Amino acid sequence: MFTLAEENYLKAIFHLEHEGSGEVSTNAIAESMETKPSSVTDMIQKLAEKKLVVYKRYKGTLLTEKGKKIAANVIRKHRLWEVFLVDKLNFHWDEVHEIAEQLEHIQSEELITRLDKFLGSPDFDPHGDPIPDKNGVLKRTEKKLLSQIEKNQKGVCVGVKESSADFLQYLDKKKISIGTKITVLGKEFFDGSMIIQVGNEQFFISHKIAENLYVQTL
Amino acid sequence: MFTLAEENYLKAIFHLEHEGSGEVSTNAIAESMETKPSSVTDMIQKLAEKKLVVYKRYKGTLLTEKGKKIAANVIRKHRLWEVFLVDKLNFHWDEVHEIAEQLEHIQSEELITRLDKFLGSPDFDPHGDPIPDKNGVLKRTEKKLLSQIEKNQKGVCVGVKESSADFLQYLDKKKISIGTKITVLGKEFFDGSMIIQVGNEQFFISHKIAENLYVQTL
DNA sequence: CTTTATTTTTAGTTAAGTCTAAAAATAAAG
DNA sequence: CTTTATTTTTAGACTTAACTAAAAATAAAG
Ligand SMILES: [Mn+2]
Ligand SMILES: [Mn+2]
Ligand SMILES: [Mn+2]
Ligand SMILES: [Mn+2]
Repeated sequence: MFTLAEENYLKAIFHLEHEGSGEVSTNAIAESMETKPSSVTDMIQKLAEKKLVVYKRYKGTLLTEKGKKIAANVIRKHRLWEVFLVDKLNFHWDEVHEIAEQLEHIQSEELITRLDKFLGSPDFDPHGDPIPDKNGVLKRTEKKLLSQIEKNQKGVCVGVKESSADFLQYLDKKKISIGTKITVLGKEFFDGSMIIQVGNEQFFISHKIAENLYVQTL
Repeated sequence: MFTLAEENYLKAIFHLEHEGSGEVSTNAIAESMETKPSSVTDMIQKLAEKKLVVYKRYKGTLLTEKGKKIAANVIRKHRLWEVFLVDKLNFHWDEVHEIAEQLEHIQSEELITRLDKFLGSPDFDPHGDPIPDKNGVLKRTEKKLLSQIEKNQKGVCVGVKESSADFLQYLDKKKISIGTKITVLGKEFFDGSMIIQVGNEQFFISHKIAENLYVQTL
């Protein structure tokens, strides 16, 4: 129905809409897709003709309901495949993103219906990201960035914002994964760095780490 | 490493080489891929430059060792995915080909290694076709077309030559699947049609059916 | 052998998706 | 406000993989 390129653009715009607020800029799309702004303009104009986005020259882009649905479905497929790779093929959570990036474009309703069932209809992917349902609806969950947690508060890790292999491997080294309890022992105002407790270990983390870890406060 | 189009051409040439003997003609490739001969010539010249085929103008095309290996690997992936779809997702054998046609192009050595293990390193796909090993080696098996079996001989169905949904659904209707025992009760010289016994049922089949069913004589 | 038919290749287009370079619009600074 | 900087779009070019139409080579028929 839609080309690989179109699906990737819709997905990128979907993610950017959820991060910022309001129209998504051409440069933001270009950066997130590692492509040039001129290429983005071309594609957006094509998507606008197909009524998948609303586009106003020099102002930015927003997905239409139709565009949102398609994007959410690609994300649904991506995350279901990630669950498959981790749960069934025993991949580690830092190895699955690139492969899912390809698998998300396989076209077959029936395949996804059956895959979902096979996996036990999971609600979250291996990185703690929610899996949209058949209709593209994303369950919104109560989660905060670890960086927003106050001193002496406790939280359980429910996801990661970044899911680069580097970051995930850092978390492994520190024995942090989905479900891990984290206590904030200290917080430095100057640079946002923290001292946290994980299990019996206490250690220092930078602001960059803290703002890429999602937790639910206890 | 190679584009989707390149992989599909290599696969088609691989299959055609195994059917006929000697060079594969441009028209044969075009027909099997539902494309135009001029497009085939273009692509073959590109594959020849990449040393994946040996091509002589007006004479035909043969895969090089490198080309064979790549083709066999695509076929390996295709057939492993078909096993996955049938064994794990409970698809029926007439529903999996189109989906595997997409999945065969997913690029990840590790994925296939793990998928193979997950499936128990199967030797055959749901249509009875052998799955090439990691090095592209195809286990050759003793099999004949049902049409080559003589009157009063018995065989067990080990595969299908065609695997179109229409043909597979016909076989279902007649209760024929991989492992089914078939006895040839009669054979008409004029049109190659047969009377066969399957289970307790005896019925007529045309030559077209008989020449698309592989059996091992008992 | 020649003529005719078939197969295959070449030449010239096209569409998707990308890029660079230049122009136009908007935003920021003075 | 005007000038400068940034963002965005347009124009033109390129690559891949298709196509049509025409030419060239090979095979088949007479
Ligand atoms: Mn993608
Ligand atoms: Mn994920
Ligand atoms: Mn294919
Ligand atoms: Mn098969």
